[in-house]
Amino acid sequence: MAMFTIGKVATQAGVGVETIRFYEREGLIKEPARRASGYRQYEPTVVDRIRFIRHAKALGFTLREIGELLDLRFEPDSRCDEVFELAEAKISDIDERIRKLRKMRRTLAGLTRDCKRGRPTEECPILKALESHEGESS
Amino acid sequence: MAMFTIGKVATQAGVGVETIRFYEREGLIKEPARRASGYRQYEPTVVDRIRFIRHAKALGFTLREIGELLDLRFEPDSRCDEVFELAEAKISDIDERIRKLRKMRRTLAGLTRDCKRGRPTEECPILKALESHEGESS
DNA sequence: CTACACCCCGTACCATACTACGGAGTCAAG
DNA sequence: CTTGACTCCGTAGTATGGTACGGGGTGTAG
Repeated sequence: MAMFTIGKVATQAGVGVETIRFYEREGLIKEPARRASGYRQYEPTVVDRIRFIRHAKALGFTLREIGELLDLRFEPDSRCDEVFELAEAKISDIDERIRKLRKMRRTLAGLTRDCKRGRPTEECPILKALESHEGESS
Repeated sequence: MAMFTIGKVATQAGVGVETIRFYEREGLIKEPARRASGYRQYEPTVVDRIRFIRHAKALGFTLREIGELLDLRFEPDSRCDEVFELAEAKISDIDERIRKLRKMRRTLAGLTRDCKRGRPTEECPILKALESHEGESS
């Protein structure tokens, strides 16, 4: 089987060499075999593993969660259930973030509607709102 | 004028003492007068300033942006314009984040729809999708 | 006058996900 | 056999927004 150096893997997977070492330290990639010189020798499948990480990251999973997903992936008699739950939880998580952002957006949009440009800042409704107790919820 | 110690200000404003020192280091609060002992002596208005920071944070502004907002607030002949622009930019920013989250949500929801619980993970469509090149965009 | 709460300062630490650096050793092409 | 690209390692730095710690001085109520 053709083996890859860390640099080749990095290029193939579209990440930096340092990122791979980082993932290794974080336990997302298992420690590879080494040559006599100490150089890491990767099986080609590690490229897919890193791409998996990239895709999961794009879907909003944290590295910790991705670690769980990867564990699940090769655990012999595990079922889809846990993966499904992780995905559902992530959806709720995303929904929550969207809700928060929408609330911010509404407040902000309301403020800009009230704001007539060209006013001195002492009368700026945006600044005024920030000073008072509107939207009291962090 | 009644002066406050840092602890009083913290209580009034609803933040920790360390947070106030942090904001001072970051330039969001100007260095207060000191007693002979070195104790910080705050004017009561600083409480409003900190509340302003809290409100702006709740609207999604970063501390850097809040710094700009605060500068604008007391600049004598500045107009609403810059505040307005900052608010508009923040709205675009929020919209962008919402768009990204919605895209993630859609992809994830599609995957969970395909997923029948109870399957072995080797056949899990969620895991499969993560392995392949779907949603190729970080 | 003695507790005890409060304050001082600098620094380190938390989480997240990398990125950079420096000095040394290695590999492969020419 | 040289040269240049690549790799090794540990550590430190980036950005964000704080939080915690430790050893010391201060302020005030009883």
